[in-house]
Amino acid sequence: MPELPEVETIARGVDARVRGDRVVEAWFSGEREPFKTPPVRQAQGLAGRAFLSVYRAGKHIVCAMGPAADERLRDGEQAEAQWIVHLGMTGRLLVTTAAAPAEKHTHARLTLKSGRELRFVDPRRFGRLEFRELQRGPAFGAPGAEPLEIGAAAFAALFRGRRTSIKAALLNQKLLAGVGNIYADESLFRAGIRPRRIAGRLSRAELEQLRQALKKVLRHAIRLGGSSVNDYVDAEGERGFFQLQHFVYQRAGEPCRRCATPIRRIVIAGRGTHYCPACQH
DNA sequence: CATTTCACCTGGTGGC
DNA sequence: TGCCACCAGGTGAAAT
Repeated sequence: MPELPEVETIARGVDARVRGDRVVEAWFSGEREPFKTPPVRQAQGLAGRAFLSVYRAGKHIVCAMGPAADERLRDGEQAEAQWIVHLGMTGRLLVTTAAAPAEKHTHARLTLKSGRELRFVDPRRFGRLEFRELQRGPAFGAPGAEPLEIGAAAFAALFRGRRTSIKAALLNQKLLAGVGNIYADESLFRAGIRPRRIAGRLSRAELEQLRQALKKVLRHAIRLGGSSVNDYVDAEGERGFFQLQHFVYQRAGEPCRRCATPIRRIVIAGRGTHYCPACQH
């Protein structure tokens, strides 16, 4: 479900609601998935800790957790641990009241001192939950570059010599972190590049067009609260509006918004891929 | 190493 | 209404 704009929206919403709050108790379902760290260790590690901040890294949501003992939080407190949430395709991270009935497929419930609850719900269980103690190991870092921060030269270097399609390369999280199927298709349309083009054969000018298009699309989508294609909602349960701005994604057969040519759907890297045969070359 | 394919899951949709 | 095939925004392991 969620790509960079949706994850960013959720992370901001959760941050606004839980920053400075403290975990009273953490409950995890007994299911084998979606735990990257055994649920017992997550529950023990989280108990008593305060949220220093919540932010996005690639498609991951990182909760920076403070010490468990101190009652008072100081500004600029160093994180001692991280709770890392990946939403997979159908994951949702919700802030509710403790009394709100838990919906089906709730895998984690963090009851907070304020009386709120932070819940992780994921029907397909493609999401992952991980807990890291920073004294015992490295902090989490997304593998690829942030598309909103990368410069022209570094962006071009990512694709140099690649023999795979530009669409597949955009989806590769080790290159760029946070781009998924929707925003790969939408940015390729806006850059006028066909998704099957070989990444390593794009000109420097085309790559720069793509970088700019990607930034524009991602920023615009963040402003609109992400794309609600199926069931995506933010931390408050609100839908996003960027789906109304899609030029190609899930518009197969419909007329291109620029030239009225029917949008085509093909499969690349096993993913539905949408483009305009007239506008993209 | 780079690239491709497939399995992992549940739920919604559209055809019959 | 019911049944079934098919599709879905992601990833990582296995195969090539």
